[in-house]
Amino acid sequence: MATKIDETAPPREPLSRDRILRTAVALADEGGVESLSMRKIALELGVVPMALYKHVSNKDEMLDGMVDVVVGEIDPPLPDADWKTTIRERVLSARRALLRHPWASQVIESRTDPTPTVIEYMDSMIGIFRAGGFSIDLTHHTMHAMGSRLLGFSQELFDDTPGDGPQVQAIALEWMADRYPHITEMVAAINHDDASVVGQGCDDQFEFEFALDLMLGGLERLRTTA
Amino acid sequence: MATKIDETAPPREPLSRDRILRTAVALADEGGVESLSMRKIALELGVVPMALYKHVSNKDEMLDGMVDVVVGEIDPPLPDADWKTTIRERVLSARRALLRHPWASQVIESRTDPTPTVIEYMDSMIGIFRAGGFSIDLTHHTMHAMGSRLLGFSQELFDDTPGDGPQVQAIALEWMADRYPHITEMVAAINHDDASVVGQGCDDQFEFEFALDLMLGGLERLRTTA
DNA sequence: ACCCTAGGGTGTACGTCGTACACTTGTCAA
DNA sequence: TTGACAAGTGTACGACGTACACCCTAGGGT
Repeated sequence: MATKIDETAPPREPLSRDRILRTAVALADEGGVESLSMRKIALELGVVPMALYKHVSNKDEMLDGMVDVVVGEIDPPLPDADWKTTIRERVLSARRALLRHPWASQVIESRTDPTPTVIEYMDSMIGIFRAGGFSIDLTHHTMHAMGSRLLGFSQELFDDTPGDGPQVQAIALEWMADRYPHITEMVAAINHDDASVVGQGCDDQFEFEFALDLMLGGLERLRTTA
Repeated sequence: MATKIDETAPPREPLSRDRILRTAVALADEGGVESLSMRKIALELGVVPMALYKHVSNKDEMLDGMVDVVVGEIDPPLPDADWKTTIRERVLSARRALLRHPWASQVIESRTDPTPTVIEYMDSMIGIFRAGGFSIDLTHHTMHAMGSRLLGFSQELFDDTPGDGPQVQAIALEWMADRYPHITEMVAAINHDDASVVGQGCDDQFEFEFALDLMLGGLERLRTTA
């Protein structure tokens, strides 16, 4: 009797590292990393904060786990394709994963050393280049050159999509035009280009692929000449 | 008499936004951003934490100011040079600034919107491309493609320099060799290449310039064909 | 000579964070 | 039955960013 479970109470499925990571990822997806805390994760799981530490050694290790979840969503390499399309498709898949979890790029960049999952991903990418006929040295340089783009990073420095309403923008434009003439010219051209009524800025997907193909094209030339 | 300053006491030069930013940068240089706090900056300045808020509205705005300090260290563009070497030298100058302040790349990436200083830098870079004969569209794509590399980012995904002692490394190598065969092969090649006795990894400067020139070369081709 | 004002520095206090540490509880093997 | 081990709890501490009320002093108008 003493050990009998109260069947009316919800069973409250047990904690696990996996369940913690999944809810952490979900919370970050909707609220951003900067507002993610151990206490909120615990609250979401209906548990006291310290309970998490039975499954995760600290917050840093939890962030590592969250990165692993995202990297785990990247598709495996296509079989039977040349190196260029294999890399291309994989990187685009990585980018899709990163767009699903906008906090991830920042977290990945903040990690000090990579998890085994990330290392394995890199190893797999190196293998694709090698199988495609890249020398060891060229492969090495390639890994450095592509850097975090291999994980789908867009790493923009600035955001050209105009965010404010048209009237605010009009006032700002006139003020900006002489201070930043080149930027002004460029965003004007971008907004003029697209066919939609309200200029919503540039096509991020196109820009990402442009950069990716610029690198892949350059690498292809190096590979054949060397 | 009552208004006379006690000349024996140290004058304690007054606080200013600039002085705060400079000590913040210095503290970050030696201790990293993650250990930088308002309280420590105040302590360093011999002042109570809240005093900072008379010159800086909050920590985020202070990080913006620190970024501006770093970006302000980038050399102005060379006069009388073609676009390619102008961009190249400027990016390498940016990289030198970033190497001087290793925390900066992470902070720059964490900012939500750029400061006027950063915007002005980007405007200047756009101007160089335009003057070099790039169409507006190609310039736009270029800015996206080069992304944070324009600010000297190396943005490595992984660090191939072996950090542990040789015996630890030897044990790890054997264990790694079948789990990550391609990485193992690559770091072996890197360590074999360099002439020094103890393999200290690859030449980061070379790798950065390789990536930079890969992009610039690809862009040059696009510019002339388009 | 007086006061007034405004800006710069202070002191205290609040809410939030990560997490150490000691505890209870629930489960199963022997 | 016991006893050990894993899982979850409760309390507590120190660090953080910063709101708010305060003081102190220099300078200017009267």
